[in-house]
Amino acid sequence: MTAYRDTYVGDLDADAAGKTVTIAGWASRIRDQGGVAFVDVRDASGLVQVVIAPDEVPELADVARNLRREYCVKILGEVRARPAGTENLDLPTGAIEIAAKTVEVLSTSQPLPFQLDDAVETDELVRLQYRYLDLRRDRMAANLKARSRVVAAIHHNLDSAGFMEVETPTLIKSTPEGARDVLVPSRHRQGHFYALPQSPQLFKQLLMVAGVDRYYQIARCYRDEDFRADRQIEFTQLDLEGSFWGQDEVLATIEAVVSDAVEAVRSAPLDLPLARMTYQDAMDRFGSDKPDLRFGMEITELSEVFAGSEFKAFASVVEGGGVVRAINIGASETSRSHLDGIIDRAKELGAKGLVWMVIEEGGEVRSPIAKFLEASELASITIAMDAGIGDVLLLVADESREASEVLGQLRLDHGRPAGHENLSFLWVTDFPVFDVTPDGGLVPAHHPFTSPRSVEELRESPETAVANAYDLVVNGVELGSGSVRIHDPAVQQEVFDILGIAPEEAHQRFGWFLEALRYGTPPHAGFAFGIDRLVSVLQNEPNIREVMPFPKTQTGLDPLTSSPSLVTAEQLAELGIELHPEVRETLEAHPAE
RNA sequence: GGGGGCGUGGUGAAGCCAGGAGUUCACGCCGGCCUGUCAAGCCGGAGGUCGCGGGUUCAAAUCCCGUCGUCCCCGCCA
Repeated sequence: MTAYRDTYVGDLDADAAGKTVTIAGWASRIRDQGGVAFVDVRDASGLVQVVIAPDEVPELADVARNLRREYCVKILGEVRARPAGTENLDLPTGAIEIAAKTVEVLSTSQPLPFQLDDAVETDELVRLQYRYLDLRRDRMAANLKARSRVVAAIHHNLDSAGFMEVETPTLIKSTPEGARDVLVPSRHRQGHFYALPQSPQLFKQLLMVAGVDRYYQIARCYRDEDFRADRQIEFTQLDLEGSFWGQDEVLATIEAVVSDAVEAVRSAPLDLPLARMTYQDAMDRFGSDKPDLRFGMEITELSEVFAGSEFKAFASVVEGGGVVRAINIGASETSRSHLDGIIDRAKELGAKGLVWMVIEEGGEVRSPIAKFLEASELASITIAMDAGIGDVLLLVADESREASEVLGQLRLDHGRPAGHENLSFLWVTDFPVFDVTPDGGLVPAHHPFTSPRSVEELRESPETAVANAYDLVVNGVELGSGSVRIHDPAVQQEVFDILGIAPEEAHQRFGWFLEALRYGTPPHAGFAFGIDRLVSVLQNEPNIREVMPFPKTQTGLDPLTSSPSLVTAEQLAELGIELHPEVRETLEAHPAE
């Protein structure tokens, strides 16, 4: 095939016996028996055992002694069946071995900073510092491969379905809405800044105006918010939009794409169509707009039981328009300290308090508030909660939204399966236009180009108005969201107005976009989902860094290249930028950082 | 912005609560032995400013304060 090899080791099996091959790869492990020696050679396709036998090839006598792990080698030899009894069933190529005739070291390796096998976990900072070595490990190589397959499946599906891939700019206009922008200073226009896109949202809508009809892009996106296991400053989305479309077309398209992507990694497609649930239903039953449906533990309404009870703390909440709700987390630890820990967690989540109940042997209810409740009230609770002996119930009294969200999180704390062996996809539909803040204020739940189900509804009762917006969820992970867009400039203007964006302000920020809508904009709708999140779930990884080749740490550092870094005074001067004195002082105090 | 975990030879961990000589274990590394191993085995060896700074103490990896880094979570993420 090339001057370096004619065979990938992963292609070798019993049928290859007798062939003379040339392979190239890395010496993964060397087992020197004093005479005969075995070298596991790894290439991108797999691993094969090479035998170095001095009694057969005398000139190789010292070769094994001078080999070290991760030396890059080229080996010519004959494939042969392993002697009976020495086959390795754990290895795909374990039926055969390569008897080396020549061994050429293409490149030596220093001792590694960490081991590439899974014998010991390695600190992630060290892994990232030597990411090029980390990526040689089976786990990471498999993740890269899975990611490539997912992306290939997406391209194949959408290309076949008539979508056009269009690139949009990555140096764009900053808009203050949403996440913090990553800014890039302009040299030609000092004091002016580009932003890196949080998503290609407005450009893809312009493409609809442009008549592209069906657009998609595997797009890099940037959001300068704090890092999490599922969030990095830069990440990748499948971005997609179609003209003369509504929600049904978007969902069907995304379902087909995701199913193909899943099949590419998990070998089986999804059962379509995927389950759907309204936002209201998800919040009421699971206390989350991204419920994990792999387990039950649904939220139960107990307001009626407490409305007239002697436990005044709860009764008064109900009287004041609040609710009492609970989950049954099943048989679990019932020690006082553990239950107190749950109370602390509930407070961290914003609950005013939490009451636990334990169903004891014999059906007695142990709880700090048991003495305030009638036997009939306790019975109502255990029946409503379907509580059996040993079960632990967690009760929260609060405003409806707060109570549900706290219980939703506690539900995850106590019920969520580890990992992602099974996949439970779900559409959440009918999102509200606004989120209501604790003090009663309204903040847009989506970008302001999302079409409301009805403009009249939006105008008359904005707090309950429903948007044509939908999210895709898998195992409690929000993969992405989309909506039917506004295509009528008059509606767009009105929505800006209701969202509290003044006409002049809207014109200043989005005038160019409103102008575009005035030229025969087709009805359109779309979606975007995170490739990193999807692949991390499919690969059963705990965070998206494991499926990104070169991710950053929680403080935005790339330990491999040490970016971000200082730049020269000249570079700053060209941009008309000067560091703030406080920043300079800090830098002088810590010159190494 | 806040809460929590972690930081000990190249890697991973134990030691810390209850202060007493850089102690231990596994892997790796170097050398020797070994002709069918496959996480090879056996023998020997090297390798550490216990993240950094300060404090308490006769004495600090261990206790206290600060700081840096990292991971998880809350906030934030239209």
